Amino acid sequence: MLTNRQLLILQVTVDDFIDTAQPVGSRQISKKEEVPYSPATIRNEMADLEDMGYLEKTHTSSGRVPSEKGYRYYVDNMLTPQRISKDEIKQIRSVFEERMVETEQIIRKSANILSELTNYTSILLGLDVLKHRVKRFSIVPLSEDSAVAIIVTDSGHVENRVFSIPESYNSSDIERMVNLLNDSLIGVPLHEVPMKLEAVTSTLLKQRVGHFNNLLSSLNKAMTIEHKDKLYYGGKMQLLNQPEFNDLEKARSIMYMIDHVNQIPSIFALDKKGIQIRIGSENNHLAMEDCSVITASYGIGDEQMGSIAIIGPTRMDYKRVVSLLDVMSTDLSRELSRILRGHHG
Amino acid sequence: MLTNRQLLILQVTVDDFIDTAQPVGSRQISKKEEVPYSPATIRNEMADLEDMGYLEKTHTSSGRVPSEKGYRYYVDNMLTPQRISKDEIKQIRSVFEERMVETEQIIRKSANILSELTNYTSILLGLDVLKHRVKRFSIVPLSEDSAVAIIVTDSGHVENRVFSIPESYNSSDIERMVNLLNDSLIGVPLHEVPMKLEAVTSTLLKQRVGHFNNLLSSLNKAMTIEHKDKLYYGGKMQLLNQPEFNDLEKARSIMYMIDHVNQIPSIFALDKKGIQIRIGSENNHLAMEDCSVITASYGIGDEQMGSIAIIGPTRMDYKRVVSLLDVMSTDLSRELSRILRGHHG
DNA sequence: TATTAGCACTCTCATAGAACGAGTGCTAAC
DNA sequence: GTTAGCACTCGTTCTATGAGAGTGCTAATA
Repeated sequence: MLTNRQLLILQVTVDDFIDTAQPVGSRQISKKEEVPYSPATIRNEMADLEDMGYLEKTHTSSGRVPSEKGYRYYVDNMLTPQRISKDEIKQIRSVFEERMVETEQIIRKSANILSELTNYTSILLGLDVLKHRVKRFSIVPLSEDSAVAIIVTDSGHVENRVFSIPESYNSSDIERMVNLLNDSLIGVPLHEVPMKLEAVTSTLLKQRVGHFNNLLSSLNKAMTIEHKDKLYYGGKMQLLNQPEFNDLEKARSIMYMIDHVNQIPSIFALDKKGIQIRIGSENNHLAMEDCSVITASYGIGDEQMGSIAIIGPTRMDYKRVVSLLDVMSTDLSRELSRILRGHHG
Repeated sequence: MLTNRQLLILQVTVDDFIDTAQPVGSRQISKKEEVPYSPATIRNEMADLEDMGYLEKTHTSSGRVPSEKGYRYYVDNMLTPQRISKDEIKQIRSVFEERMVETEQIIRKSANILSELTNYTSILLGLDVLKHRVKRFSIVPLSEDSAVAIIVTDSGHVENRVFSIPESYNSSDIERMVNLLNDSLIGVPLHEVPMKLEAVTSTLLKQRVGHFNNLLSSLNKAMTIEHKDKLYYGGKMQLLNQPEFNDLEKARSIMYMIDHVNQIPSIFALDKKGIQIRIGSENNHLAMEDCSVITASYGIGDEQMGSIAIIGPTRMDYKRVVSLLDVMSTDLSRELSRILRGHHG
């Protein structure tokens, strides 16, 4: 258990390091108003904090730097939410003022604003398209042997696939199949579409209507909707401005990682609601050892629709980012609800 | 005019520098089999080549490095096409073997293979969607006041836009408008769609059918199709492996540039056919001063459909890249013709 | 007893100089 | 016309040195 004085010193140390990116020494802390102790006292306390694992030294006679455990403690116990200035709130809200209808645009712009306000890289995981429901299904023939299948969802999203038409089908066959499928598919969430197609096929078989078999299976093959999450980046290069990534090798692996976040399942913690913070190695990824990720999710009511991630150095300004994410995710949820309720209604 | 010996020495110098990335000295050249002269002779010739502006020194007592003029001369006069190995041709052709139907996939995969084979960054400018022609136009209502307009082109590409429906229109109005527009729009290239919509509006006005006015103008506003070229990247990070970009500042500006190539009009020289090489400052872009870009275009017959760019250091392996691009663009043209002819037919 | 001043010690970083090596330019010999 | 020889230049690497920042410990102090 930490004494009050240790708490104070830990907090001041972390704050200072977040601010300056330099190891902080006892003298420096002692100069602060809120700390009425001499450097010597502080040295003793810092030594204790180091023994307990909250602080680290980069070398024998450097100042101290927060350890992961230190950051974790700081984040868990010392995060007083920061006031977001009126101007900044205004900037966030500006996304919604134009009353854009396309959710994609809104999300894209949100990503940019977030990275501008934080100076870190932001990644927004778009609306989970797979949860949207089929509003209309149609097929447009392109040639003798190919056609494009189009699904419009209730959110206005359009999914389309080219597939090949087996011989022996003509356009009236296709038309009949579209009618058939439209009846069965409307209202079905995208991720259930392949299942539903299977179901239709087997029903037809039971009814001894084998006619559409080949056509359906070709369509089905094309229709499998892979879970390709749409990611929207803001300030991809921002991280390179952080002093901790001045090393070329590190910079490279960071950039590579950012371009492949979708392959790191742990980044977007979709399982939990609210704001989450993962510090350094908690990300379970080598290239992210010096990064922290703060995620928040947005959605309508209990239904989660997507999430926001801010990636910065472990030394990131947690207070500020958490507060900003709070505002942004709330606003985003509200606005998207407004738009989608419209469509659903 | 260069003597034969100067020609030889220039060529060997450029080749060697391309290979090693180190300034090349007279002794080093003299050691090569094809050069039967002593270092002293070579020194004299190199001094002359430097006077003429083909070579440069990085400092007084370094070896020589090709100047831009040197590269230009090399590229214009000494580019003996290089034989591409069977394995590599096989690798290029592998893109087409799976008989993929979606052109987008083909292009995406081509970009990756090119960057693998060259170790440079490749960017493919996709089929110019705007030239495709409307095959089918339809509108799917989403809610009381919004709908999504969908255009399917003859190539299987699907373009879609959400737009808002002014009050006082009901679904049968929309249906009628779709029928009306389908007649006028089919066969029209995408970039002429907005024009065509205007035309329809004014025709209707002349016929004193003002009924659809508002609806049409709302649709038209949404339908403006910006010329957003689709770019497909291969090996974005490859350039960072080149020793000339070991400097963080340079690396950063290169990466930034690559992410914003679409804002550099000169990169894709769509005006000319065949293979083009732009060296260093010929790119007219500060961040590209140390880069060369080799572009090739592909298309059906005389109609250009897109182009390929390879971005590497000025010290790039021109011979190899040119030969690879030659193979790739030919194959790509042929394959895309095959697919699109199918659709058009 | 808790705090603080003092001091020796450690480690990094920046700077300067020396040794080294690669390469040139010039001159004189072949 | 070509080449060997040699003085010279410049960048790189290594080492030494000193300044500066910060620590840990001990002894003095409130």
